[in-house]
Amino acid sequence: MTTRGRRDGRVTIAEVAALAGVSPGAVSMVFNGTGRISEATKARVREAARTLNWRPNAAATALRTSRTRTIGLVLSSSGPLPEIGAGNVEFISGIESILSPRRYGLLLNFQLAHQDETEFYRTLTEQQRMDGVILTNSVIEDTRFALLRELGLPAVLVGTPWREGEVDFIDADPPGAGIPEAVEHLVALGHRRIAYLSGPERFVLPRIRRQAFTETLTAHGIEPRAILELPYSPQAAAEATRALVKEDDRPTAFIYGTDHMAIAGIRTLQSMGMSVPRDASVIGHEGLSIGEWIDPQLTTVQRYGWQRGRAAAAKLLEVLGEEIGEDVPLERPALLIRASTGPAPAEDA
Amino acid sequence: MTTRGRRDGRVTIAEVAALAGVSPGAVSMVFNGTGRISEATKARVREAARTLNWRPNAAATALRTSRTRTIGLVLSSSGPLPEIGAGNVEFISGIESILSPRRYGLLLNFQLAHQDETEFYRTLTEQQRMDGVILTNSVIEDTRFALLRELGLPAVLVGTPWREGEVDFIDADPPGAGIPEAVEHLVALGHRRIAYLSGPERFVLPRIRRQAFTETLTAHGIEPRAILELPYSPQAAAEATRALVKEDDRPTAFIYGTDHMAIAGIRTLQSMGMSVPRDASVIGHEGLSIGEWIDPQLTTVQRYGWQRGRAAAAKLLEVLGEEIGEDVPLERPALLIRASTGPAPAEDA
DNA sequence: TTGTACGCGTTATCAG
DNA sequence: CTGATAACGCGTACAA
Repeated sequence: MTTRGRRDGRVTIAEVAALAGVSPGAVSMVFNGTGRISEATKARVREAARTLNWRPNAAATALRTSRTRTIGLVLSSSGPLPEIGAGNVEFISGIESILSPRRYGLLLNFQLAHQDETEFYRTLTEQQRMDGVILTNSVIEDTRFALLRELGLPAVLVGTPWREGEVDFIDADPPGAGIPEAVEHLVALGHRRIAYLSGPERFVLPRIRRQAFTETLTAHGIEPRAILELPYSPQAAAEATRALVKEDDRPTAFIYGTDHMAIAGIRTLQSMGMSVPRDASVIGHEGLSIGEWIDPQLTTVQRYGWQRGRAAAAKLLEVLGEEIGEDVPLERPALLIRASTGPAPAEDA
Repeated sequence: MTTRGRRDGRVTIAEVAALAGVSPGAVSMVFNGTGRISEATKARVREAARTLNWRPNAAATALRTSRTRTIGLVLSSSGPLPEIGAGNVEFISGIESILSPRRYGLLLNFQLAHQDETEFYRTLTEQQRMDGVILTNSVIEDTRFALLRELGLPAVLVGTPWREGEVDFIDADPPGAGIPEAVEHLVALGHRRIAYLSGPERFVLPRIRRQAFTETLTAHGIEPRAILELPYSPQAAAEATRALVKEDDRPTAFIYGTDHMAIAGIRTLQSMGMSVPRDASVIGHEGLSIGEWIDPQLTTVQRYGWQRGRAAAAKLLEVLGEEIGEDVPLERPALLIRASTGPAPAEDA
């Protein structure tokens, strides 16, 4: 209803200093815990600040210190519009759980498909709106790490870099964790025709998982029934599933790249007259809570999105020289066996 | 891997000016489209800026102009930890779709349950990290609007204010839209015992919807079978549903406050041996795409989260004096009839 | 503890 | 019409 003009009667450090009867510098020291100020003076300064409702102007502080107390989260969209995946909800909440108590802000940044990457990161850096960034969705031949190093913008990658040593990162240990367990689980249940439907292999993650999938299966002397690179969407998962089921030696088990894809897969199987897990088993990847509420409950690889967010934020703050003073564990992704997996159908035993 | 020190060889406007052979002021004018600068000079300045990879330092600009080109989104958590609802995913994406092309940033702010509200908003204001905020989750007797007006921080509420005239807002028109349609739909299907399970009535939204629910039902001479105030969680919805089903005259239809609650409701009904929609109908609220992929597909009130985000962001930018130059429509919430609703069970006809 | 220079663009005033 | 000059926004940090 009103737009804010300049200054607007906003209180400055000088007024606080005047009220407390000290210099502006002293007020600054009190608020930053620097310098040596007597307790009595500190008390007067705090009182004055409270009276005037003063807090340091973030822009002035940033300008002077080159520190914004803001970190950026870079989310990449596959299309021209910003989009957040369902799995990012817990992730972002986790990040905030670390930042918020330390009075750091989180700035969202979408790298859209059509945008020039170099330009994008240069702008992030030069504008100096953030002290560092959390990167997601690493791709093969990712050039961002070298670029950010050159630009001097601290970064932490969530996930596996395509090549080590270029960037700080946090990740599952080992990167493909969860997939071998999923495969073992299915094999133990008697499955031999297992399909793997995941995201585009220009991303590092689907590729690593696919390798883990293949290796584990091969160790059992089993060939992958199918390996499909799909967009991360329920639609794509549904279509691919449908196509697979129509083939002669249809898979008896399906592993998907995300929970939403898996849910769409279940639905597709059911709509084709199959029962899950009686006629086919399904495993997702993420561990979203919604998986508990579908029928059958989704067996999935729990990725601990909340913990991942916390670990990423903590790592970045560490890189920025901040003391965390708290253990921020990231559990190994684990297979969460619910009800969408079961023995392979009899005719396949 | 390296923390950023001060200045760090960062380019300043002065260097660009020097390279272009003009004054810093001229560079500023070129970049802001102010002042009168010849085309030739403009070209030289741009070229120099490109060569040096210079972009205006956001802190310096903010300090000088009191404009940060950042807006804040305030999300409130019911607990001590930050949490984002699934419905916010599309909402945030929508906000970004407006901000991002206009080079505005989005800063996330979580108002946690234990935090002092006044302190929280005072800090937002005084730190001057953002030009305005988008507020969500309005409550009865909401004191935030008056506070923000007093503080001079522009705000736009998403949803219905508990009292008009205190704050700019965007909302469904009318606020309860979708609920009457849902009720009509159920009544037409022969349902007479309809339960309404929504969020806490300290929030304005569940209350408005409950009123719409009751009124529409009453117009048909029907009493609400049950009206329950629950936390916005699948667990709470599941428990409440279970309890209702165990009662003598169990409801034949259930309307939930969110899609996730409705999905949990469906699951609960099914786990109790009931078939949806044969034995009971279920309606959600939000319109999440996941609703298409459960069995039965969820009938729900489509809230157009994406559009809501866009409308909120556009409204706030307008308040801030920005030209939008684009129509940002917000459709009326509509009942999206899928498969979780059907005729009332025979014994109730 | 204080004085003061400084970080970096913006804008009002002034000159050509 | 084109552009330079210089004050200014506000907190921080170093020398005094």
